[in-house]
Amino acid sequence: MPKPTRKEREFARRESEILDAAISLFSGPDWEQVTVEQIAKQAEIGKGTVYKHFSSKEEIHAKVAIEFNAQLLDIFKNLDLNQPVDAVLREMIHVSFDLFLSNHAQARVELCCSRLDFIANLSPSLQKEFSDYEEKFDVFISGILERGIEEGSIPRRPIAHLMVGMKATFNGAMTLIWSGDVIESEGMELEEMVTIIGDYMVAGVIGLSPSLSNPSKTK
Amino acid sequence: MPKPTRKEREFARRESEILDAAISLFSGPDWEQVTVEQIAKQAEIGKGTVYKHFSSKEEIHAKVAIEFNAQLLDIFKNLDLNQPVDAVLREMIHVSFDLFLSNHAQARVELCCSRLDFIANLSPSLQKEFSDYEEKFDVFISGILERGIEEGSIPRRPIAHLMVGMKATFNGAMTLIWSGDVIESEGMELEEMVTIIGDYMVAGVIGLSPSLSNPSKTK
DNA sequence: TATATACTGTGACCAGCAGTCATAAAATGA
DNA sequence: TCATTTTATGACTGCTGGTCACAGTATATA
Repeated sequence: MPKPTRKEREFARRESEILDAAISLFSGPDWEQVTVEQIAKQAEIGKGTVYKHFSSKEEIHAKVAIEFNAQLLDIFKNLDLNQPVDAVLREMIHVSFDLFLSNHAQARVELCCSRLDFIANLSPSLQKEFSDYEEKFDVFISGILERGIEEGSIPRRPIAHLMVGMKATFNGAMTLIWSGDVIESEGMELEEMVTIIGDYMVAGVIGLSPSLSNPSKTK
Repeated sequence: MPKPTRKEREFARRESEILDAAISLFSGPDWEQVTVEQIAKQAEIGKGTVYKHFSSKEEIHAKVAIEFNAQLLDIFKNLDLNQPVDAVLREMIHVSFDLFLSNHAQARVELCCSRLDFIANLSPSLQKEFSDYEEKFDVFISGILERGIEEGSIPRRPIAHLMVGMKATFNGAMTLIWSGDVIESEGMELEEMVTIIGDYMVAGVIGLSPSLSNPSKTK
């Protein structure tokens, strides 16, 4: 029953054309000030047409972010899980950095759109798309960590406790990289930075003592 | 020669009144959409007067951020450094979280303003204020880490390598907290979160092997 | 083919905000 | 008291996000 009429296909193509136009404009340093009219012009359509596809400028941002999440999840799914857990984590971190760095524009938008106050202003269906991806990433990483716990290479702690630090570090590191802080001022190479952060994250998770600083308040 | 005329004092007072008004408005969830007119009204002055003190809305943001940095640095200076290095780090992390959490509005603005693309659009003098604080924080933390290296509790690595992870984690963690991600969805208490992140950061730094994954590429 | 109907694209238009500036008001001082 | 400088102001400008009435086009019907 999903018979994609030619019209429907064209309509869908338009949509991705708009997104492509948007992404190409978001690549610049002032991506936050890109106007809807600029996007329309880049996509060679009228401004009003943009609003036939997206109810607001923020929805364009959101769609870009979601598309990026889809890419990242896809890459995760293709990871080789038949390795020691710490190697899997390192590889996961590595491919994430690779994607974030090679897809500058989308990744930056994604990071910006993952703020709750941004998501809260979206339509319920878009909100759901975000939380779905969030859920999927959580499930995926949880699986890895749980195996680590069973095998004894990861301390036995609530999964959320193990994950929160890694999430924080990864997002924070991307922000640092994009802000130009790291590369320019510290004279550190990107590749080097990625390795260091990877080591640090793995060390942080593995180094969490199972019950030292937080005796058993696992209420 | 710094003879603060009554006029000059009043002018300075005005400025801090504007900042106070701004901060009180920035406390809401939509702080990014607070208008200059709202700030002016809150400060009980005309909109034009605001521009006698700040050349743009972003400059207000910047000043709020800088004031916050001053507070944080001040707190750092009062830390008790006569403890084991890891305890100092933990305390530093703890007081940072405390300040960031108790001064919600300013901290959020600060984090937002530390992006390079934001700073790049400021006046040179403001840019300098930012980099000065950056420098001061770096010097302070470097001192602690260097002592740790000498004492053997911190692996001997370039200071920048040790610091970058902590910076990333801290900023990322604050973003996570503010985004509501942590508290609401994972059922984790704030205090708990702070402890976990602190443990993770210290473990991450200490757990970096001196020369394992990055043999001696310290070119 | 001719006409009716639905759908799509459009840019003129509106509302709201950042930032300016001519002018009013107040302070200073002679 | 009046002249001069300094300060405060909000009406105004320009720009941008978002709307909408209408034009143009495809599809359906007779």
